[in-house]
Amino acid sequence: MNHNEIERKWQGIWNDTGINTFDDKAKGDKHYVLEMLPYPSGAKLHMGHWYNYGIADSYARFMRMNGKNVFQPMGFDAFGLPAENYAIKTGVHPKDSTDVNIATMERQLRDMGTMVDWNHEFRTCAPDYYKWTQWLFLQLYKNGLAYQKKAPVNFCPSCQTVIANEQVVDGKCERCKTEVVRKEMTQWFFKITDYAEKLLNGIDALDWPEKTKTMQRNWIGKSVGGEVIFDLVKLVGDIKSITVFTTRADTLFGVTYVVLAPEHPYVSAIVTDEQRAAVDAYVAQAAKQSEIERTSTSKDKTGVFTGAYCINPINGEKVPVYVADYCLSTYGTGAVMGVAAHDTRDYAFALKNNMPIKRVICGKNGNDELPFTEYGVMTNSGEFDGLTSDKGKIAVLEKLAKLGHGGKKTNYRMRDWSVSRQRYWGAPIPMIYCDRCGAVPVPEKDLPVTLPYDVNFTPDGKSPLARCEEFTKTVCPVCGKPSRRESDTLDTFVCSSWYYLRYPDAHNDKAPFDKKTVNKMLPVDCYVGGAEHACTHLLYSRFITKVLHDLGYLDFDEPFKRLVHQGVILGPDGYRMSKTRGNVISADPLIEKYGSDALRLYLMFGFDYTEGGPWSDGGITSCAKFMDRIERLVEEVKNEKASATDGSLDYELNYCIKEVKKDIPEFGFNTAVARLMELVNAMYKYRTSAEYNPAYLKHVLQVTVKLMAPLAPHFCEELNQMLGGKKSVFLESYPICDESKLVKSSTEYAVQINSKIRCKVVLPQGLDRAAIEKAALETAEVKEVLNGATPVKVIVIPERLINLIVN
RNA sequence: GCGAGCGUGGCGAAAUUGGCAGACGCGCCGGACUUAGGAUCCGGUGGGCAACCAUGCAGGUUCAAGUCCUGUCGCUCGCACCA
Repeated sequence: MNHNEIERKWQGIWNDTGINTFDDKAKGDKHYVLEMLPYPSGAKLHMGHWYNYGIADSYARFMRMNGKNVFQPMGFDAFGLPAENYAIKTGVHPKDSTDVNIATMERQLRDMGTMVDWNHEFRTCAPDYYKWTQWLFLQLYKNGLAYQKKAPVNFCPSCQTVIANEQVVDGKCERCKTEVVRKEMTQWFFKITDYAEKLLNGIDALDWPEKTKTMQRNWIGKSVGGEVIFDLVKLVGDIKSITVFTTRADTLFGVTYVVLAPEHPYVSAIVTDEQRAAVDAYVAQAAKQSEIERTSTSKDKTGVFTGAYCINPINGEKVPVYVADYCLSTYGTGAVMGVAAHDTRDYAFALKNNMPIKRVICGKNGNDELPFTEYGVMTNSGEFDGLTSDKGKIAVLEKLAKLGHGGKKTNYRMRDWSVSRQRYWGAPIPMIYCDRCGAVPVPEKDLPVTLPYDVNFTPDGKSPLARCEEFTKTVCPVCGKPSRRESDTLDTFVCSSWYYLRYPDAHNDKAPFDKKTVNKMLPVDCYVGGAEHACTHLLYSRFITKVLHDLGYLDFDEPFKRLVHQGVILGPDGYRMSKTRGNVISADPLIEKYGSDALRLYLMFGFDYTEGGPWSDGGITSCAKFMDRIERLVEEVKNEKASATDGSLDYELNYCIKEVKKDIPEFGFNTAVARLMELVNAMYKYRTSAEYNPAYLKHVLQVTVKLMAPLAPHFCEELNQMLGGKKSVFLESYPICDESKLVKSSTEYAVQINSKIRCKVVLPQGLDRAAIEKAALETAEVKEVLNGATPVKVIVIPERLINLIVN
């Protein structure tokens, strides 16, 4: 069989007959299968794409044959930096290179033979898509969830743009690995922090990998504690007090100082004249430090006294106020209380600055090593002595609330999502700046704000659009006076935060989606993609879905019911495939040689889907061989008249059906293929047996081909036709296991003596424990191994094993 | 540092959730058919001559442990001054 030929043949037939066109009126419950949409990079599809799209497609085809009305769309995440950087290097406009890349990738995706319904395709860089991305921005703006502020942001000097917290990895830009610097800039933010609690609470009910759920929980970083207000001894203007956040109010009596972050707005105000020079120098030095230096835990705990003092509200003690960079301006109130005895950082800082260390918590078993950071019992804490940390921290906060000096408070580690990018190749932010009216949103009727084609996009830290007069010059929609457009573009994660809503109704030009349609088609039933998006795309999408739900657009508030992460296919050397390492395995030559079905089959068979692993050349040949073995059997019996009468293989066949049907929905493709191989091996054995009946083998093959169709779609279509199938195998329903064929008359038991296997005995199936024991003890085999001994205890596991305990 | 996960033949991996460890495949060995075989088909294949020994290592629970518990080593990933 020439695989390339039959693959083209069946793709043509599927295309001509429209078999993969989604029909929402078709029978069966809708089942929305989605893979993370590809970014059209210059290169062709790589092994990771095949692993993601090929195998998820087999899942989709399986669901279809099992009666679901499957919707599997595909599109392109087409805005973004790589295309723009490529343009800067080569002079090819991002739109042009993107168009070319999409054409190539789309052709390859079609060659893969997926059941994607291309009628719903879109690209996020097209005005008819980003019009609605801009619409989404306006909805957030109108509801107070998009706002502008001047704030320190992460700036990547290489990409020449701001990036979000989620896109900073180890202090470096996740894309280009350049060290990120902090920069004060006026930026647009989405108020994802407003949804911290909802995002956290929603996690529990999701059918997602636990690890990913944990990552999101940690990212949100909920921390329940309280605030404590320390009055300043000397008032400075209207600054009366410093508020700190703590999770350990039970240690409040142990406070020996208070710390402000170097960026805290009070620092320059409260500092005394004697200390000003030292403090200014310290603050200036802290500002110069990179994110990496700044957040290194092993770093010395440095800091400077401000000269100011404040009062501990719980005991009236006067404590000094320091400025130290181990206190982060971006978390809590940007100020902390220093409890040297019960916090490792405070302990180190106190030692360095010769400050008193006051123990106020006792360990339960006399542990008196400091710092003691565990929970214990309060001591040296006045009326609170004897309370456990648990109860004490609440009691202290309640007291503070009565005193008007604090109370309970919950903080989240997550920050707002910065969405402004000073780059060209993105969706323009639909805002207008007017000298009289301020920031004014573009009226929805004027959308899209079209990205101009002719722009000099060489990066210089400012948005390239700012240099484009024809773009920026406009009139204020409110007062009609000349005004200026926002020249930043949106983070591409905004484009991909809502795309799954667009597919069902992808060409709607009246709305981003039809409300009735999305509510019927979503949430996505099974979402397949890499684990690297745990705290970016997957979190943003949940946020946007919840916002649109709260605004009344959606009935559901979680986008992805079930999530599966594929593993990573490594090079044969066990390392990640990379050009520099020279270990890249390209899919194209393999497909030319073995066909796309063989590649798919190997990707299924050779790996645990969620684990991935190193590529092996031998693996794909074994799958090609397996396919040849089936084909030879089909050739041998194709002209017979199929007959189900013989029955020799009924057990093997039905066992295979049962296992494959169990494995595929769990993405257990490796074992599903193994079961099919066992069945084929059994057919070969049957073929050489005395009772070989080709007509019966044909019947078994007809079922097998259906069973395997989702895994090797073109190949099985062809075989199905050879075996007399008149219509596409995907219009057939999936084989059903006949449980009655799995009943065997007897079971082979392993017989253990003192837990060691000594012999095997065959007994009738379905006996109860007592009968099994009795029957086993009467067999010659057991009598022999017992050698006259009498068991003092007998353990029987029905249909498995018998353990005889003798002294 | 904290958290999670993983560690099984020469290799990729299975193991009905505490019940015959190594399914299935690669590789290797042997046989058949062949002028030939890197095609195909059939058989064998954890180690050890054996009793037995084997799931990173050391203990424990159990009639029974790859699976549960404790400790330990190694690898991977995530978080990392979050008060």
